[in-house]
Amino acid sequence: MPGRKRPPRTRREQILRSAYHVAARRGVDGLTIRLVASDARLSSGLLLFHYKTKRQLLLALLDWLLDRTLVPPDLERRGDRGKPPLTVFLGTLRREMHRLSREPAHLRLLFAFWVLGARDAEIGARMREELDRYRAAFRPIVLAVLRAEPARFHRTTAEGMTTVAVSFIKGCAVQAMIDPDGFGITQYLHAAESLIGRGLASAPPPAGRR
Amino acid sequence: MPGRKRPPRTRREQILRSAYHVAARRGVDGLTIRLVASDARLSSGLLLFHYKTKRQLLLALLDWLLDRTLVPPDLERRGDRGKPPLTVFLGTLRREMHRLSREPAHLRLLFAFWVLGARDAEIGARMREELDRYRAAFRPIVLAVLRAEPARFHRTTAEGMTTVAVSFIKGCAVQAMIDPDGFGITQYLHAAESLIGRGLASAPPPAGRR
DNA sequence: ACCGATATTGAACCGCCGGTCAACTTCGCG
DNA sequence: CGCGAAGTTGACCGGCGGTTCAATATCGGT
Repeated sequence: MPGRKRPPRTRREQILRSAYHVAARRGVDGLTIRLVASDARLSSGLLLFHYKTKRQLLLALLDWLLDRTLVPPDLERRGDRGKPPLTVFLGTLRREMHRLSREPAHLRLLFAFWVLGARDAEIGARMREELDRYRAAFRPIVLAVLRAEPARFHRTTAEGMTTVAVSFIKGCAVQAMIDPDGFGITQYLHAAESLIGRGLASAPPPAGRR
Repeated sequence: MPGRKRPPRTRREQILRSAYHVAARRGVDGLTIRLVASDARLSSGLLLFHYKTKRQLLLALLDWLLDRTLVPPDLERRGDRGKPPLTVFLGTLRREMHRLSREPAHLRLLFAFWVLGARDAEIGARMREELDRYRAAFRPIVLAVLRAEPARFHRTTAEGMTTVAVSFIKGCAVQAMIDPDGFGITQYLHAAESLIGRGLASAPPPAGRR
């Protein structure tokens, strides 16, 4: 059975998928070299041949996960042309919350890494880096919002506003993660938008999604 | 040295303090019977005499922590009498965000438990229970806000609004936890309040706090 | 003064986990 | 065909962590 069967690219991807699988079921702490190996149907030795150490496997898994969750929002959508900036802004927030709340498993794992990142410098740095990238993606639309109503956003900085935006998204994500069943995102969004300026208060949810 | 020296009440408190100490430094996963015992200067055996199992110790630590972080806000403050409900509401949010963002260590630990709770039914239940209590404390003020502006909050439910309120708080807390240094709560609050209806937009931060 | 309940110790047990390694297999290439 | 590089295995090691336990010490009550 042993020998050069598959190119390393494939193997590593296979291992990562299994790593995700195991981590999703048993948590990051429950992730074990042996468990991942058996899930991927290979020996623990082989796993450590491809990822020299458990730590490296975890870091790779983190990257794998970040690529799939913190994708910067698309601000150039057709259909948003001509709409007021605040509307586009709120629509983007809405879309992001929908997207994230739909995959609670990814979110749970992301938060688990977050907790790790508090004590592991490398993980923490990697995480902050990617989060900054994500936050930065909101900058253009936030600037447009601020410029559109100078009086209202008199002394508000773009920094502060982007932070509020992603924090809001995160708050919603946390909520969805804690209580995936009893969480009505429609109610949630309606309440949020009635609290925020009258922007989208009565708009229907984006077509084709639930 | 052995023998009946201190009443069990004291011992258990001492152990919990040490457990918190260790968990704060090394994380919940890094918490070890032996570490806690040595921090409390007793043998591992004694620790397991007072808390039959590590799991029970963790549950006790969780309760200890919840008592200190998720204290329901005081809505009956002098000084809020006569103010419009939305003002009181936003003021409460502001105060809660301040309070939580001031103790990042507690927060980090709370989130760590959160992650555990995703896989451990008992921890999860305990957590949800306490969070519901916390959220319920916001109900009266939220109801007052909704009643005060029926047009604006036309189809908004109290459920949705309370959830948004605590999610908002949580989002802020997460932010403060991730990046305790680069997090300017003043900027943050200003941006948030300029986004939300003009309630407190230009009010100074509550006296006596930073 | 003694006894049983309670508190306390530290060694010991056992299972798991990360990581190493020598052996073996397969492949591409000359 | 043969050789070296890459892939693969499973046994093994050292260590740690939760838990058990027999032995001991101390206390309150009679």
